[in-house]
Amino acid sequence: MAAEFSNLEQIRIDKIQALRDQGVDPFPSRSERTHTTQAAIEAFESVEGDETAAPVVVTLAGRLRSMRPMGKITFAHIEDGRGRVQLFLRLNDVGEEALQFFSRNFDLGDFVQASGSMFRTRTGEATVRVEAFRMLAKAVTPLPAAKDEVVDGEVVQHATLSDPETRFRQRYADLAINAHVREIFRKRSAIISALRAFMDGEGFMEVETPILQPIYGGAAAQPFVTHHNQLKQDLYLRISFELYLKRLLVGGFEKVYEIGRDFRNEGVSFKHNPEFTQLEFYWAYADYEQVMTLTEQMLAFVADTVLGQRTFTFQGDEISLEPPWPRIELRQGLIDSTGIDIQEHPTSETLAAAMKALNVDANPKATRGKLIDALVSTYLEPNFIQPTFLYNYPRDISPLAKSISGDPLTVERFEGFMGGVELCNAFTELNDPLDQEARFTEMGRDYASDDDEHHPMDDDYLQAMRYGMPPNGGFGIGVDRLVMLLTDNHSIREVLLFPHLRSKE
RNA sequence: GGGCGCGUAGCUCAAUGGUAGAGCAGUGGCCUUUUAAGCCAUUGGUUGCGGGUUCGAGUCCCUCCGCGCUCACCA
Repeated sequence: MAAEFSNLEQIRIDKIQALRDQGVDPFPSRSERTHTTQAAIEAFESVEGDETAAPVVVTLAGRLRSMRPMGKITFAHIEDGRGRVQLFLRLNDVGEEALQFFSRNFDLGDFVQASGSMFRTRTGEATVRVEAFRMLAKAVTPLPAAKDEVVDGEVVQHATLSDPETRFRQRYADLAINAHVREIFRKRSAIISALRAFMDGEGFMEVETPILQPIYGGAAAQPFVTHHNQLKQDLYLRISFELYLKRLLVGGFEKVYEIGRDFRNEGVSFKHNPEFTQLEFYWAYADYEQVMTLTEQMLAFVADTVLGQRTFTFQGDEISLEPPWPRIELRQGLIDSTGIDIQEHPTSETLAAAMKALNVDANPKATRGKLIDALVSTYLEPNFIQPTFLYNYPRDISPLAKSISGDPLTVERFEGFMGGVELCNAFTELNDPLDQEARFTEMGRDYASDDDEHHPMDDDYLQAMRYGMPPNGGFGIGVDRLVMLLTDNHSIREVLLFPHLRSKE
């Protein structure tokens, strides 16, 4: 299908033809770049003032981001991956014909190459006195940017693409224009590298487990369903890595982790995307208290590596990742915040009544665990601005966690919170195959049969466990949420390169 | 899925129910150290799609599409 061009695009298409008519390839295959913009400025400044030094001759390549033609001279800026440099084209240097060629055929957004020696202008900006230039790639569509200027080395944008729909649908344009958006994703990459470096440094082995699974599990969420044609079999996109990673502990690996994508067929919101990135690890012979300590070390390491410090600002709050984090028992936390002692309410009926007395909406059909979770979400989670562990969770919402001995209602599980949102989830893993089977059955009873969130029975997982699984601690963290926190973004869409949007007709 | 809001030129935004506009970008000029350069002139619109009310709709009403905020949901 042929594209329909706007008149702005048609003008540039015409320029492409004009270049070809003059024997100029508007999309040549190679560039002769010798320096990045940053390297050129550094090379120039290192010899600046030394009268005996040879001129710093460079060939730069990048996108044209500003042009100021002034008759017989033209100023312009090109931008590359890490910076920008001013170009100075003067009739005396390049000749009248070339100067006119530049102003007639080159547009903002084009990729160009420019060669010359570095100097400093009267206004003090390190600049290339251009002797030769050429087109590297013509841009047909103008970048959706208004003008910007450089003040004290900082790019100031006076008006830029801000419509969120266009920014996300055409993320390439958003990135091309908005340097601060590029910075978010550099930081995201650095965070993931740091997580990996930390896990590797702790002796964990990175593994890859199936994304297409015949039985989904490890979390309570609706899956995406797909189909294998030749096998005539429905498959699910994984909703967590948990059950496969723990099978590996049965196999004899003692420390495993995976960083990858989970898929959940549920609501999209500022903190939910249908596919999102998780880090999970499983650690043989450890319990949830050791996992808490490792969590603190992990996040301190990431902060040290990525931010160079352990404090950062999130939505106006100064947050410190300095260990240790406060550890609050869930039961005590709720007593302090609501006066309700969940230990006095072993069933959902009396708990719901107690919540009604507090004027809290309590779904009468909810399980005890779900009611407690609602209390946590309302009374505790929003107040956990500084990193905080909440531990000892209700059993019925934790079918893969090990019970606390002597307390049939509670399991060894914790969640980590920060900035008022849940960040990670971990427990001492249930490794008793008989108990596990009972839990799966229990889930089927506690949740209505039409509840899509019940855990499907995974016989192969039980088989694995029957061979013997060492005691272990497991952990999962939402990487996107961590990136949101460390880059101070309220919306998950800001930290996903291509967030999910509904298709346009 | 519910509620509220939004959708106008390439971008950012105006326009009591009464001739669809501005700045920037673009185009044509002038200008040899500019920094959102400046000056002169100028092009550019199916006002998200479709329907309705009205003498007349960007504006009021309805369906649909998309986006945002929010609630529900998401252990």
